[in-house]
Amino acid sequence: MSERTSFRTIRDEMARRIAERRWLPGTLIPGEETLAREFGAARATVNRALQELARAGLLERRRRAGTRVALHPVREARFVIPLVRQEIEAKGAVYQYRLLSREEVGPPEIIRARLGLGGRATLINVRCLHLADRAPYQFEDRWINLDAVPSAREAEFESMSPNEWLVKHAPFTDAEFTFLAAAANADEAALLQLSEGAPVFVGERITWLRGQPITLVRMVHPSSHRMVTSL
Amino acid sequence: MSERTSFRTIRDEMARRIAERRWLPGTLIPGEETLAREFGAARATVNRALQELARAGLLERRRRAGTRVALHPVREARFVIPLVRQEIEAKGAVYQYRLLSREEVGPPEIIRARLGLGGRATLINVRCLHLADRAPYQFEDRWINLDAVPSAREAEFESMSPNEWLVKHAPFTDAEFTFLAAAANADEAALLQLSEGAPVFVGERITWLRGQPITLVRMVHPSSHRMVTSL
DNA sequence: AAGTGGTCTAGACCACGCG
DNA sequence: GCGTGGTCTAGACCACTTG
Repeated sequence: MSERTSFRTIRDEMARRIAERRWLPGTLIPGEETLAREFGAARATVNRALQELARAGLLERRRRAGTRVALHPVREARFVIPLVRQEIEAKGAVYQYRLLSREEVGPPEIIRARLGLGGRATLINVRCLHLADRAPYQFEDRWINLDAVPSAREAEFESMSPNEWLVKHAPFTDAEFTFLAAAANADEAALLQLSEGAPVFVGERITWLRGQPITLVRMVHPSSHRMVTSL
Repeated sequence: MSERTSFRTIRDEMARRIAERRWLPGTLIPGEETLAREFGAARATVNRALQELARAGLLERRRRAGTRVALHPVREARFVIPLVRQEIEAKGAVYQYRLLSREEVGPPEIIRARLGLGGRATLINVRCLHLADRAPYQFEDRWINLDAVPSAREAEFESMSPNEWLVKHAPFTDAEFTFLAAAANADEAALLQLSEGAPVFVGERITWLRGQPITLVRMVHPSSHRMVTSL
């Protein structure tokens, strides 16, 4: 209501100038000081607006060089990564969890390499299934680094999924996500009630606690799965 | 070097307290005023650190109620969405573009519905291929709303891809992305040199200019494609 | 060397939402 | 109502780059 000069107002006005091509791609826009005077706001306020637009990819800013309208709006998309359980319950479906196997094994070469672990590392492999309204929703194949999370040796994962257990017991500081399409192998096909070779949507996540790898998880969905965002 | 009290320092210290479980999930943490005194910083500085952690999903903040450590770190991932050309050139590969077809057609029901358009809307359909080092990289199937971008009627798209043309001529304010896995149809399989039914990674994007739909594009990649982010 | 963005401070007022 | 976060201001100094 009060329409006080807000960083939102300023941000949106500048976005409009870019959208309406009053500020053309590649050109320099006025400096913060000038804009602050124009909008009748403090420089810090203008700065906040400019920073948001820069993070959105609409502007490129460099010290001394000034701020210019991005030539190619390399925009970013933000995806929310919830727990499977929440994802399913948010759809209004009934969530179920089924443990398939839990083994303490010597690390396969590929997994070791992905996690950057030496040969003596011990890992737990947990395979499980998440269901929505009794239909298979996600097959989870997870590796947990026992050196990083020794208490995982005592966890059974029979009623609580490794995902939720880890949230409670093993904090992380860094994560990397990968998304890809693949063909279901025999195992995955059977579990997800697909035919072998059917396309599946795969998400992989590795998490670290200050450089030490915690867990690697592969999450396999039927191809009906969609990951949506709006910017 | 100078290790002045920076919002980064404060942010990282607070992230550490959460990771090390000195601040437990679900509990209230001290107020901004208190933290500012503790860190010897201004409240605005602490505020910025707290806001970043909240946006990352580690904290939940509510007026009057205070700030608490999130129970379920519903974290978000940010993906950069570049132009295909940039994506390919960033890999050090040679980019090539090939126009397959360009038709002004009455809108198919499905496309109209996706864009929320009435029956009289006219669209251009452009199909093209993006290659990296002479190998098919992405098949693009695009619909452009001529009511929103009338000048597209004159565009040939023979040497410039619709993507780049639109960047230059049709600004947008909103976008929605969807990612999914699918089986290649005969068309896609032939173009991407895959066998029919092979899994493909599909990205779809719709863009609007202040509510008016501009374009809908379907981008199909071979299953070797990976979309990676780190948080 | 100088100009531009990056950040910090101290103080202030506002707005939301719990009690 | 009132305490907490949300934002704004005015001023200052710093850091990075480019000419």
